Amino acid sequence: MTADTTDSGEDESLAEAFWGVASHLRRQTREALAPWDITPSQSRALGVLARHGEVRPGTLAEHLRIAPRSATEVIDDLQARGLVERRRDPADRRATLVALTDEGNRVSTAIRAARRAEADRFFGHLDDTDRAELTRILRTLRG
Amino acid sequence: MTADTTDSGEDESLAEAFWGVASHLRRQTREALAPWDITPSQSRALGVLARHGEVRPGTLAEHLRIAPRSATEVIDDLQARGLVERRRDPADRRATLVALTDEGNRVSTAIRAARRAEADRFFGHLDDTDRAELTRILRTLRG
DNA sequence: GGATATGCTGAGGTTACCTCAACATGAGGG
DNA sequence: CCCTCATGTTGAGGTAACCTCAGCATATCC
Repeated sequence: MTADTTDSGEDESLAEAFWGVASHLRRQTREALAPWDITPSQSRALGVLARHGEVRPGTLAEHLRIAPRSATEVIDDLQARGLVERRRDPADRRATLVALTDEGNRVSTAIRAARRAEADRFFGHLDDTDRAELTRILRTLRG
Repeated sequence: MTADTTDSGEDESLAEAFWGVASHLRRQTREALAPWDITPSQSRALGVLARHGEVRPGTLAEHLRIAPRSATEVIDDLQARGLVERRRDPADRRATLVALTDEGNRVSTAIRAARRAEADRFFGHLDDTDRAELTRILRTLRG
């Protein structure tokens, strides 16, 4: 019976093709993250912290494009896992600074590597020329 | 300060670029759907119904890749808006058939057109050659 | 030094999913 | 024919990741 028709469209427009690839990539990325049992949001937060060092919850929220209150939650989760810690901001006693713990640093590095490996594998199906083309076209699309 | 750094990565790998474009496209699509105040899931369901005619909730769930129970919910919502109706399946009295109402048909057609227009606009920033290239590359990526 | 803005978080809501179990019906075997 | 087992849908209730709004502490500015 009809088997594999997983519907994302039929006329195979560019948009459909794009989303097809997107969902492939998303699935693979999710699987690559599985060993750490970490949500995409958490992993993005770790990335921000790895790149920016200690930041305030509000700043983190901006980077993640979520409400400040929601950042608090992500931080709570990461803190519960011992991956980040909260410090007082010496410059403003209302504020808090969030920073990676040593463990957080290790995990964040490992995740980054895994993610990159996964992406390389994914886009590795293309030859160098096509990768360059794709990069260029995507850049154009983003305006 | 720091303004616009909305973080999706820094080293601009292909994956980052890809997701950048994806989020652009998603936002535009969402906006295109706004006039109908319909969720992406609901719009996908309408699409399936437009394409397949009447289907059972379970079948719809497969197409949408969600649990059967969740399809029930989507159907409930669409039914509440008068866009679909439930009929008894004459072939199996356990089952139900879901079909678009006239209004559902109108809306579904309108949405399809709007979505396509939006996508055309989005990918219209590319010339014909690039669109063909992109199509080919995406097809390769999906394997 | 008092009004007003800012930073974080508690309380509680929403959305879009999920699982599990109940219930009705269908289908095959003895 | 009856009994067991599979199937289709849905009620009940749960969860994850968001949200808004209000409250409190602190900062800033007139």
